[in-house]
Amino acid sequence: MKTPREKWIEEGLRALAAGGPDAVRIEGLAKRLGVTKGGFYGSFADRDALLDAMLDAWERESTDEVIETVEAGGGDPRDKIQRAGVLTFSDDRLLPIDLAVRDWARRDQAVAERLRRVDNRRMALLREMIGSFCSDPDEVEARSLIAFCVAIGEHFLVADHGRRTRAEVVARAADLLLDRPPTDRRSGGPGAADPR
Amino acid sequence: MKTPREKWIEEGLRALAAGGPDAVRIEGLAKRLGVTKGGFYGSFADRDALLDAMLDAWERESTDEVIETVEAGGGDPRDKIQRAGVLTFSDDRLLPIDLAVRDWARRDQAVAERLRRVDNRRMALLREMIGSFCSDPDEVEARSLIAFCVAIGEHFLVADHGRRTRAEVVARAADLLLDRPPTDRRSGGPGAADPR
DNA sequence: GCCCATTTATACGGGTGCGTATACCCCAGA
DNA sequence: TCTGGGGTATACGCACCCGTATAAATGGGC
Repeated sequence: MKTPREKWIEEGLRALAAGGPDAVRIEGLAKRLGVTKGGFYGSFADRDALLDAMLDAWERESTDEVIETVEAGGGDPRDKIQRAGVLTFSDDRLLPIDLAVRDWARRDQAVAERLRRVDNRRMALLREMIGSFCSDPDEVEARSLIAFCVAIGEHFLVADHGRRTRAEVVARAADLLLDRPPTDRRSGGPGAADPR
Repeated sequence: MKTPREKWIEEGLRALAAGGPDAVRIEGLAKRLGVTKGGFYGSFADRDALLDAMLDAWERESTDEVIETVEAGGGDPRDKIQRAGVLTFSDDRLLPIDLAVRDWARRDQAVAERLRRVDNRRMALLREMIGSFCSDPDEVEARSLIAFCVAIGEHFLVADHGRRTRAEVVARAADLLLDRPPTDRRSGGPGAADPR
């Protein structure tokens, strides 16, 4: 069974994903949880304590847990990164939280520091993968940044692509980044950064 | 002299850039403007009308005005895009608004439609520039998406790059995207997507 | 100097949200 | 069975904010 504390955090992350930090309202969470806010202050000192605990949970879940799962699976670097990318950027639960945290970090230094830790670990994974086929360290860094920016930025762009779907364009972008020949999208070949 | 309506919009955009749409509070703007909210409802029906007017102003400023300025200057496609990029993504005023609108658009369909119009015009510029040296249309689309994602995503990433600065890595990424030899950063050669 | 429209200040009602205080309920353990 | 504590409900004070009503002021046109 879940402790009440965990339930508040879980519901808080849901609210964060849906509406940003301002949408994390104690009374609103209480309503969704089917309780009143009375018990909240038994588990948390105040609203800030909840936000902090939410970030703790998110940070843990999107670094240690993901990396554990990824490492446990074995395979070559490309496989691992792909699995990490899928776990992080295709997860219906984690992705919206990630995007919300990013915007939040632009306005809150403490959040930015947490995000820095998370992003640094992800960049390390990208460097490892891209370094496996590219020898110039400056280029590795540039390609890693590009890959990361596409994985994130894709969700902040709203442009159309004519007859192409977004997924097709992203798949082609991944081919370019990874120095692969163009993937035939219809045969179901996997994209890399975001293979949905 | 500025009309009161314009002053509300201007201050509203400042608040939006600093704290997102939830931070646009009529009474807060009034305090910053040195007035009370009394007069607000002479210029606007309600808070939503202000948000709408803010988006109108932003949309106009970041498409028509930018494109006017860019076209007026002449030069080859590359020059034009670079100027458009500078105007949009290096502007201390427009950039934070742009990022705030992007996050907003994830939660509000009407905002997303406006952003779609803006992004489509920007993508058209990118296609034009990249098409000037790349013939495969699929690749043009992919490279344009990548360039756009880097220009935006850069500001949502918080990773470090060891001894390199973010600007250096972005410059190298621009070289890769535009099929240029590596720019010597110390000689002041301009990057393309974001040459700060 | 006077008039009208625009802009402004003040005051109010209603709603929401935070944090505290207090009492109730239920259940594990002595 | 008694008891203590975790979890809960209810009620309160306070602050913020929206939108309205009403009155005051301000300034351009005549």
